[in-house]
Amino acid sequence: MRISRRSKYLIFHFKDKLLLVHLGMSGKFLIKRKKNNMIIKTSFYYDLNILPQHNHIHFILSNGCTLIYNDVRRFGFFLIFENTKFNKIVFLKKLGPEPFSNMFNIKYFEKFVKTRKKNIKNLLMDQTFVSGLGNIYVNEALFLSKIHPLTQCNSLKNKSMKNLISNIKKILKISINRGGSLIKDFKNIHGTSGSFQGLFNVYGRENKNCSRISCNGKIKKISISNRSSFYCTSCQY
DNA sequence: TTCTTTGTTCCGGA
DNA sequence: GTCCGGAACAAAGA
Repeated sequence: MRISRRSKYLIFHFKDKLLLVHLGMSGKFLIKRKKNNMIIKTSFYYDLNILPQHNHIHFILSNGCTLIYNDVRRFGFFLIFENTKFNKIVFLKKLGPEPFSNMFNIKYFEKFVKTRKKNIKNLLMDQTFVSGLGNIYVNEALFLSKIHPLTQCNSLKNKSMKNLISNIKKILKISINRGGSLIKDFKNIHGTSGSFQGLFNVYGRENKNCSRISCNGKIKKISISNRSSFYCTSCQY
């Protein structure tokens, strides 16, 4: 059995089925190991604030281990497909390119944007345009690129688009290298919270000073399509 | 009690 | 028909 990833989905490849898992905002997998029939109380599972009342699914594995799905908010979901042909699953086909792929380039951006009037914030959140970006990373990428979140996407200059593409890749790389972002109950595979959190330039910084040196602006919070958006009133336009 | 958090889906309006 | 944005939904904690 092989496990892969596409966008924000984990894919378990079984012999004649595919299992798609989305962890939502707080879903996590835990492993309980057994040795000589004794449960090994690894620090990972037992010492962290992972509450057993949020264990929802137990997978008993053939090697005696138990794989537990734990999710405080229960926004995660599981989908089973009888078809193992990856490219026949409509659900996956409609996802846009991965942000790190070569397909996600300036040509693609320009072509997609040409006939659309969305604001740039919603465009980046749209998983059919680029798949894998969430609210935090979109906020941060727009800040780095000095783009106001409500800018109409087809009004962006070529240079801005290029800059934005590069900043999206940059912000994701930084975060992944540091073990994920995170808010509140997120835990990475080591059971820790990830340290990208302390690196936010705009997200969650309402009314604070702009973190850009040489900018005296303040961070403002607005709601765009029911999602919090933070931007600097001075350097994002 | 109300608000917030997430990605996705649905629906009305343009 | 297509595009857009807002509302709704899931659950729980503050």
